[in-house]
Amino acid sequence: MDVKTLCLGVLTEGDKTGYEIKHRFEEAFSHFFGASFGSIYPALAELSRQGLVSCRSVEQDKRPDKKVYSLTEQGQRALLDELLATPPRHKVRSEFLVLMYFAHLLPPARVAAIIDQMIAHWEPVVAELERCAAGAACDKAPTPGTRFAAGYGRAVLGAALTYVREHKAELVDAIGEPAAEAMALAGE
Amino acid sequence: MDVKTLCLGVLTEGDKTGYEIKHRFEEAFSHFFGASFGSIYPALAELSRQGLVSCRSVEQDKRPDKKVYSLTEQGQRALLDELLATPPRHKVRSEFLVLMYFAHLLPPARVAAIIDQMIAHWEPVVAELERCAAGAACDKAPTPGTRFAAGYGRAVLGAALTYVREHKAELVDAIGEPAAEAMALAGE
DNA sequence: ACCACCATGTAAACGGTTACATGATTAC
DNA sequence: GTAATCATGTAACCGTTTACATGGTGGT
Repeated sequence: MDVKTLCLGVLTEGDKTGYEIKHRFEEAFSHFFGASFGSIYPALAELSRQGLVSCRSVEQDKRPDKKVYSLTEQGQRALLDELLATPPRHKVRSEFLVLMYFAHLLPPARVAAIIDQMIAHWEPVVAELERCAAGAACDKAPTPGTRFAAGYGRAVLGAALTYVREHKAELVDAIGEPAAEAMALAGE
Repeated sequence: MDVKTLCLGVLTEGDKTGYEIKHRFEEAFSHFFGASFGSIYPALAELSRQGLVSCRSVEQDKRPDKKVYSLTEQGQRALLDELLATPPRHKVRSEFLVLMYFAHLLPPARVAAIIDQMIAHWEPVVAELERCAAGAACDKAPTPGTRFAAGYGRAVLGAALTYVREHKAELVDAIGEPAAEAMALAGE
C-alpha cells in the first residue's frame, strides 16, 4: 500500500485538492501513516493518468488555480481491490527506542532529556486523539473506522506515555550507577 | 540513523558476523526497527571501508569462511557521536490501521478476520517481550536499556491487544448496520 | 526428497523525503 | 518585516526491500 491508495481513500470523504489531502492526512492518520507534498502531488498525477481520479481546475481570485480531484468509479473499484489485497502490516521505526536501548552509552542527563522530549511530543497528540475517539472533532467523517483508529492511537500512545513516565527514573538511575550490579554481586 | 549505526550498536555487545547481527536485530529490536541482509551486508562493508569496524575471516570446517566484525575505537566514537546527534523520532506505518480506518468500505467478515490476524500475530510477540522485560531471555546483554525497550514494547503492544479485543465487536457491528445512524436520526 | 540453517553477497526497483522554485495574501 | 496560509510542482538523493546467485550440512 502506498500514498496513491491513501489518496483514493481520503477522496471517498469528498472532493479535495492536493493541498487539502495533505492536511487531511495530517489530522486523520499522522499517527500511523506519513506523506509529504513530494509524494502526494506525483501520486495524484499518476492516479489521474490511470483514470482513477478526475480533475477539474477551479479559478480563484487573487490566488493561482487549484485542482480539485474526485474519485471515479474505476477509482472506487481500484481502492476496494487494493484494500482487499493489502495484508495488515504494522511497522514501527523508532530512533527513540534505539537511543533508549543504548542508554548506557549516553550521559544520564541526555537520556532524561530525550524521555522528557518524547513526553512533551506525545501529550498533545494523545489529547487530540482523545477528542477524535470521542466522536467530536476530526473535521466531519465520523465513520466507525475513524473512531476505531483514533481510539487505538489514544490507547497505545497513552500506554507509551504511562510507561516512559513510570520507568524514566529507573532507567536514568541504572545508567548513572553502572557499578551497581558488580557491587551487588560483591556482597555490597 | 541507519542500519550502519545499529550495526555499530550491536557490536558493542561483542564481535559478530553479519549473519549473527541479523539475528540479534530480530530478537532485540524487531519490534521497533527492521533490517534485512540486503541492507546489513553493504552496511558492514561500508563501515569496514571507513575503519569503524575491523574484520577477520574465520575458517570453518565444511562451511564457507565467515567474517567476524569488531568495533574499532574509531567506531566507538562514531557510534557515540551518532547517538548524541540523533533526534528521538518514532514513526509508525500501519497498513492495519489504514484498513481499519476504511473498515466501512470492506465486508464485516473481512474486518473481523484482519483483527483476529493481528491478535494472533501480536500475542506471541508480547509473550516474548514479557520474558525480555523480566530480565531473563534475550540472550545475555541485560543492560538497563534492553529491559526498558522490551518493557516499552510489552506495555504498548499489550495496550494494542487489549484495545482491539475490546473494540472488535463494536467496529464489526457498526459497519454491519450502515443505516443505523440514518435510522436513529429518523426516530426509528 | 525436501526444508531449515548457516553464510555471504549483488543489483534492480521502489517509494519516499528533502530541498528547491514560485508567488500572492493575511495577520502579528 | 516576518511568518503563516494557500497552492502546485520537480528532481536529486536516500535507504531499504526484494529477488537473485551460490552451496554445504543436518534433520524428517
